[in-house]
Amino acid sequence: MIVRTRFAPSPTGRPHIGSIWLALFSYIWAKQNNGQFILRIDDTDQERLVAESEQEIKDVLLWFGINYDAYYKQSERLEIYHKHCLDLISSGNAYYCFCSKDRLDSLRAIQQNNHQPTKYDRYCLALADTEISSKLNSGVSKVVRLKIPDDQTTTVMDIVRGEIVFKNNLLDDSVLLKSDGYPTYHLASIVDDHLMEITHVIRAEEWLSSAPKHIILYRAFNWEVPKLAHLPLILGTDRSKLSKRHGAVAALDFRDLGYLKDAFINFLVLLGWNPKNNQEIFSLDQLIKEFSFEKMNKSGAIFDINKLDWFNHYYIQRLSIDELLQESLPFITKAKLPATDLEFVKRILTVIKDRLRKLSEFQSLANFFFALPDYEKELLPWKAMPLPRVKDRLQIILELFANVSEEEFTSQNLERLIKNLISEKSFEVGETCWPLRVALTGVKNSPGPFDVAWVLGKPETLTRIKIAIQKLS
RNA sequence: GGCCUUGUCGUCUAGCCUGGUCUAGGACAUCGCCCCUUCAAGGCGGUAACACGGGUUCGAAUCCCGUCAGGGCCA
Repeated sequence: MIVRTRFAPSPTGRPHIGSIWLALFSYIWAKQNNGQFILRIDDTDQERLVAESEQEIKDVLLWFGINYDAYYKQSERLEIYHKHCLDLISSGNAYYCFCSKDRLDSLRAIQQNNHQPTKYDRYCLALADTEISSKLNSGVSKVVRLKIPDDQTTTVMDIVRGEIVFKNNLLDDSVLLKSDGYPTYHLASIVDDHLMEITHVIRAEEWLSSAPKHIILYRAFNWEVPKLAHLPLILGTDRSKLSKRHGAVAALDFRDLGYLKDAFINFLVLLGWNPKNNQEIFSLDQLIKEFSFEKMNKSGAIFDINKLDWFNHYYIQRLSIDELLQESLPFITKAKLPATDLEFVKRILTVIKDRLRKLSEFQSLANFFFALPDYEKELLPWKAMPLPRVKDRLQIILELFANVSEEEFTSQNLERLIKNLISEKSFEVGETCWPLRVALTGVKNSPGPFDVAWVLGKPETLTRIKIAIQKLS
């Protein structure tokens, strides 16, 4: 039997980290078994529908390079759910319920007061057939409820958690079909998972408590129960389920912040899965080879952006300059920097690469290459160095650099030149290098002066030194 | 409140099944030092955890019981 997994997000907002994290494992498991991965849009909650949501779900998958073998949308399958719901009613596993919201509310209030479990009291289960058909004909608002069997217990077999036993008398007769004609998650996902031949349902732990109802549904239909894997939740720093109030949780935000997809995937997967050795760096392909549910953790992991940054820095360092350029281009465009000369940009990337943690940092790390900031002349001296001496040093360097040909204007050459100068004249290193660096960058922190000079090229380097000298005059 | 579930450094985790090799290993973060013209990067080193209480055992992070704490779902 071919393994089929599905990613079944509800398009109720921007797809977030926890959701895509689940998708990753579903995909990995399917691919490990040469199986199929299905995208299903679970859009049966019409009230919470967000229009752009579906496209963004696809965009995240696209970013990750995850292809899906089939695509479904639940709102286009309403008839299927209705038909199966009717089947359930005729087999006695489900029933119509016409109870008003008021009655349900007061029922709940009474139960709560008596410290009883709050669940539907099956009032409508006792309705006579004639009564049911007359209510049906009269068009009063109705739902369909699952009839939980009176068995003692229902056992959920979970791949990562083992056997979990639930007492049936504590289970509520959940609504299967809502009054607006849309199915609930319980009905729609069970019908679809069966019809789509899903072999492994990989979903979040929050569904664990409704798992027994799902098993009861499969049995009511006389269908085989797929393998269930309830994965732990991704947590915010306060250990509660990650949500919008924890800040940036939309998966695509991380793309836009300049995280590499490989770094992001690597980081994400290690939240909850671990190879049980010290290896931390994994490509998607390696993950597909090495993943196993036995190595899945049962407890929720806190999303720690520090570690993500570290992974991203690691992956950036391993990119060639050409690859880095390709990845950086969107961010350079967004920063509105006049980066028309790609060779120039590549030089910049060469010298700032090791301090790049996120691609979006290009802007703050590199803007002085494009335009010299207007800095105060007080920034030029090294420590308590007198201004005339600063000017003197820059003058000497200017003459020295002016004599270097354009093709010899490299970082190494310039460094050698300055180091020679320093030892010949017994200058202090700081008093020579710092003013040069400030003259070229105009900022407090930057790459070294020789790297910057090489990036800038001879004419611009000389120009900037002259500007500094002018400031000191 | 009921049901379910989880519990090793601040964080991600290894070890737990198959007790001793654990004075609990790795990584991120943090701190210190080195390098050094700045900031990074890099190198080296440090601080830091078995939730608690019983029990079983010669011996428990590992097995059993209880407690506590966190989380999820329903309300």
